[in-house]
Amino acid sequence: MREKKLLEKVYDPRPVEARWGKFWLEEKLFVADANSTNPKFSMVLPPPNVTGVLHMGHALCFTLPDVIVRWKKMQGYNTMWLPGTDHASIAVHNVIEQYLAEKGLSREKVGREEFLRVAWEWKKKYGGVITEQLKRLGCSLDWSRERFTMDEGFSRAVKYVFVSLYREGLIYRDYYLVNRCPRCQTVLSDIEIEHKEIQGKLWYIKYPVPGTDESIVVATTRPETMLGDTAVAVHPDDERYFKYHGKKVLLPLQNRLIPIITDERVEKDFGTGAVKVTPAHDPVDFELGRKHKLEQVIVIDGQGRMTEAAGEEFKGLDRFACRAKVVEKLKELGYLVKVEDYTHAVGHCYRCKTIIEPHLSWQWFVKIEPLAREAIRAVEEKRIVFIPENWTKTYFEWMYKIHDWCISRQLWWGHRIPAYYCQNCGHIMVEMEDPATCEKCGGPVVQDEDVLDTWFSSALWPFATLGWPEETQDLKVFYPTDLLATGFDIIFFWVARMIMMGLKFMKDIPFREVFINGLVRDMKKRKMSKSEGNIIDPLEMIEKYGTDALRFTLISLAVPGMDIALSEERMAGYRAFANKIWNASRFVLMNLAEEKAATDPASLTLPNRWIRSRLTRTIKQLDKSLQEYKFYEAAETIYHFIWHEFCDWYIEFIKPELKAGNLQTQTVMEETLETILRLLHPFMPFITEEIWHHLPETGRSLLEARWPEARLEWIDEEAEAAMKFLQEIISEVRTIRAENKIPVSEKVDLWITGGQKSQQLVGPYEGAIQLLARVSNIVYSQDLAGEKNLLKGVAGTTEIGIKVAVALDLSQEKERLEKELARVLEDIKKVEARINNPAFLEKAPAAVVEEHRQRLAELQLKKEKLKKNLADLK
RNA sequence: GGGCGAUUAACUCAGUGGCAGAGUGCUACCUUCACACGGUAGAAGUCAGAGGUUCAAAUCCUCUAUCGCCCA
Repeated sequence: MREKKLLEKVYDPRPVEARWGKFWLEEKLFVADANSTNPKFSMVLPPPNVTGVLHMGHALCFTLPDVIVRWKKMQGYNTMWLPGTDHASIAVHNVIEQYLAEKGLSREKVGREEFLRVAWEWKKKYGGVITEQLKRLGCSLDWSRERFTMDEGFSRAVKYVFVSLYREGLIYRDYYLVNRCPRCQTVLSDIEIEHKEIQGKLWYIKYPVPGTDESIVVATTRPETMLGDTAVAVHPDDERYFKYHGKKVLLPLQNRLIPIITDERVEKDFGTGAVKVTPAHDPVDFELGRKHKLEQVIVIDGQGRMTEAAGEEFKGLDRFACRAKVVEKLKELGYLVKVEDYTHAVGHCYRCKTIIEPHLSWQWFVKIEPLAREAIRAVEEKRIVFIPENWTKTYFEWMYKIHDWCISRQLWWGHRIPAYYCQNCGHIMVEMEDPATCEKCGGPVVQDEDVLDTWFSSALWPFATLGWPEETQDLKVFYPTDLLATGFDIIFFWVARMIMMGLKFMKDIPFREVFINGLVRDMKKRKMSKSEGNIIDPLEMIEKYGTDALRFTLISLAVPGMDIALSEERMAGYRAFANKIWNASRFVLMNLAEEKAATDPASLTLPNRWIRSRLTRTIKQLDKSLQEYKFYEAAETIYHFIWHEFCDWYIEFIKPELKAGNLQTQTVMEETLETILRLLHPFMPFITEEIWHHLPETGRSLLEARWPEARLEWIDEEAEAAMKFLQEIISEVRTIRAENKIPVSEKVDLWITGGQKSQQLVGPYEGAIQLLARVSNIVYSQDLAGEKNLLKGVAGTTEIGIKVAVALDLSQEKERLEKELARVLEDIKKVEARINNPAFLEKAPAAVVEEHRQRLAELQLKKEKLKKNLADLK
């Protein structure tokens, strides 16, 4: 006799999740074997920032691939999903600076070495927060392979990449106008700038032409930059300014003469058609300045303060304070012509939202075009595919107009640029190992102060995590990875760059498929943000509803290409689902056979044949949905099967058989539940693992059980049709009861027409029908003629009737029948309209025509019966 | 300005040319021996609007409106 382990009445996720979460890790069930001979399935996790705390975006982005990984693992793949964290240069920098500030210190005061010591200490202490939170989601990550973008091996890989790209001429240093965040005090790359519409002003300023009483009026959104103007530009074809070509104007407040230049890039329609040119503080002006060899006067420094060059009156002022003062001064001196409201896009720092300042300085760049070319090709040739595939277009759009990538950052936390400058001769050396002296003159060298853009290192994530540049076994086995799941917001930042670097250094794509998940929003489709106060915290949801419910909610809302509107209600719904499974399992366990019996397909009863057939279809559908990454569809499929087929019909239907001690039924019931647990495991790993261990004869972990294969021989059309007939009878009786307000306590007799044929089908399941429809006697007859006091209905095409002992208000019944008749007539009209159309008969496929004919016949039959029943009532 | 997407039940969303669906919510009834985190039944739709293609359109095409997002 087998041991029976019964379940509590209500499912409590907390202890279950704690227990199995720990168990999976202790048993190393997520650890991949690089020497396995099984086919591999590998992925890398988008490394969250070390500073991060788990939010709903993570929860979604990590849950979806976990479904795939568990599914693959159960299919026998050697799965490897590599986790880790990203050093997040700016974010950590901000945290440490704040920490220092609280102690009255600053990074300048403590110095680089001490700063880094504090940062590492902080990382050790708090860097693991998100890692621990991740574990609560139940993700099957191989923690034995966990990496950090600044660990030793990784840093070496970064340095190696920098040195090789430099030697190949793909990394260069340039004095260039870049975006700088005055608050973060570092430059940023183009894509780290967020353009936002701002209600600004357009100031019209008069620049006098010396020797005349005329002047040229220029329009600007940034009057403070006029202090650094080195020219005024007009379009060469603009007749208004012909007479000024070759002349000079006097720059107000600075009393400098600056040239009037002509250039096609000037828009005649903007403002007055004449623009001021500030090469050191505007990207377009910078280009103009280079072309026309203009002087670059820097009037704003890296912190957004006015420089010496801005003049005695303005130096030291903040750029916005200076703007006010310049405007005031211009007005006072009569140079301000007018001010207009003007809306324009202004760049903001993506991290701290400060307005970006264009900043002229020496920086390091990646020459991107040769790398991008290969990366474009890989996607064009479909060696890498995006899912949903319309993201391909976004990818191409960006790649076609990509700019060189500024990779140096004026920060300390990160990978320090391995470039060394000779103090004597100025020679630059880029080396893997610190050089002692200059290779040319033997003079002393100093290393570049800057670190690299964090994305420069994360671009190497898929291979540097596997040990590259060493030729490790992991690298051989697991690269390229099979799937990358991430959000669309980092396609440019990360995905594209991983493709470039993978192709460059591994000579192969980093992943075959890129699954782009939507953004998690609140119920009103707003982004979740702290300032809006609309954040739904995944950890809080886990506490309230359980991890499985959270996971299932996210999965069932994950329609590819769509953002997710998350609501707590939904989560409560899936907690109920978990409880439903729990109780269905509870029922199964209570009714388990002493020993399993052999199941003989020939002697199985209808509900057993039916549930196996439905189960098989469910497995087929699940595989299809998961293959296509239609998570919502997979979730719906398994949800519907468990709740509305297994629980609502199968369990209810077999109750009489269980009471009679049908061993085969007990066995099919147990096996079906066991299969359900396997199917549901990737979606709800905790509860399934827990229930599974309550079943007799199981193994170490459900994760090691095989994913069920669809047994096509179990598909049984006949059983499905027969079962449908029984379901229709039961539903019809229930409907008649409800509509006529016949109390549950009132037993009724049931007439079923169709004579022997019906009796043959229904006979063996009278017990179930009596139970489910609350019927006492069942009578089979050819038709209902001559039977009085029957409430009549139709199950499929078979007429049925019920007889009640008590007197009834027949007006209810009449109303019900009339309503149904109206509906049928409506349908008949629709189908007839089609079938009477000769064009339809001629052009529609035969099968469709036949289908319509049959439907019409059924409807007409139903109509006749309803009419007759109505007449009988009168 | 360029691009992408959305508009289907009260809400959130499925639905790639052939009977308009699901979950939640709502209404009524039910503490029936797995489950009230439950059961049964029911109501609920101008598939954004206008044209077109087709025997047949929520679905394909064109235009319009509204709302998002990305890039300039």
